[in-house]
Amino acid sequence: MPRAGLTVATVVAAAAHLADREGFDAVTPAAVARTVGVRTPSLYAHVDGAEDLRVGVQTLALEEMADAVSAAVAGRSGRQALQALADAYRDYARAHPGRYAASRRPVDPDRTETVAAGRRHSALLGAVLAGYGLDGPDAVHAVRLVGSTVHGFVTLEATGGFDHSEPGSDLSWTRVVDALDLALSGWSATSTPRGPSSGTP
Amino acid sequence: MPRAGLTVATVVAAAAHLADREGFDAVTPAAVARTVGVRTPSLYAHVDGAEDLRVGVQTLALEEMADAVSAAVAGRSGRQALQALADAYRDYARAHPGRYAASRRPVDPDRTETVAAGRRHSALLGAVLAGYGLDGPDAVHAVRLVGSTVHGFVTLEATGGFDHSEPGSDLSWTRVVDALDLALSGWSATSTPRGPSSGTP
DNA sequence: CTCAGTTTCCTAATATCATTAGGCTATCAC
DNA sequence: GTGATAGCCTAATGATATTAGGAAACTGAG
Repeated sequence: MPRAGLTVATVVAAAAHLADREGFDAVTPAAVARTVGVRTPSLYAHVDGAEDLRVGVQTLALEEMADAVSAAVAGRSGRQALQALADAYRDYARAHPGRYAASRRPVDPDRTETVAAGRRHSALLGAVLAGYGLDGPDAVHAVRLVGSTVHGFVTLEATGGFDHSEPGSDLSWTRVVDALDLALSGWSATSTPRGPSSGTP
Repeated sequence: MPRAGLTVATVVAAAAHLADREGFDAVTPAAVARTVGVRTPSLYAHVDGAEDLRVGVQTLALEEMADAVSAAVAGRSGRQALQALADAYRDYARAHPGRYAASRRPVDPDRTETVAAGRRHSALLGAVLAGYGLDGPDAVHAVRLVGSTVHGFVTLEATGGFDHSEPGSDLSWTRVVDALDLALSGWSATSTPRGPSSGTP
């Protein structure tokens, strides 16, 4: 009997495709085994079980997204960088809805690979915000604002939260990024309110 | 053998408690049956199956949240109303993480009850935004911005996205609501850019 | 080329779940 | 009381996750 020639990467890739095609909840050992043409128990030579399979897809998605975002923001700064970053996330979610859903799960702190991939995202966002002159605690708040808004919008859009009503979500998206740009531009003004004559004590 | 005296409401309430205690994924017919002291097939007299059970929790959560938000924004307007609305969502998510997770699922358009509960939220948010002088397409964009940001933040916070690093998320939360208030206050300025002399054509 | 070792894949077995079918009985309308 | 209804049960089916153990395909040393 010829071997299927599976590897961890093959299996996780198959799981990722399945997630995009039928939803992340469809990623089960049985379903993945079917798509790669193997009996369910055979998967356990490559993956540790259902949870491990899902974490694999999550990690793959986080790494692919980090790559995409990294390429998108390269050579840009300020508003251009923000737009590129936000678009990269949105584009990825639309191209790979199942993987994107996987990336939104809580990160298991014991999975160093997943944690590392997650950190890449914070770092990328932090770098973009540095272009707005933000650092220190302000930067942390700003990272949370942008992360919440971008992922909140993308998730809502992906799960059909904006039913095909007018106006289209493309328009809303530019308005949302506009609003973020505005908030970031005026950030220090709102954080350290000081009158015209009262400098830092 | 005495009867357990279950009703649809009892079963869904038990499922909701279970969701908050062990996570929404733990809401299964078998697990709920255990908590109410009944054999699994007996649940099918009250609910239609696993999916129906989950939709029940989702609908309950949407209704409870709409009640909470409605009470919170009553008698307030503008920034006060926005803060009250956002806090109501955040407080609910922290008090009932499993139910909140349930509320974030895509709404099945065939479930009229769930759809109706969902509409209450849009309506509440729309009413708050009316206090900022927003209506028409602008209001739709603004609803999407606020919805994305609030739910994005609350979800990230609930799923441990902001690991216990400094500064605390409470601080970030006020900054986020600040940013939203700012964006909404200046909304029409960014949407309909017109010079001092150029009126609507 | 041969052969031992490792790895991949298999079948078999166990436990849990969701779901349906059919029977018994508590409870309620009369 | 007496039916009728509805709530609960056991039994049965089919699917899943997971473990155990065996056989065959690759690998590399001699």
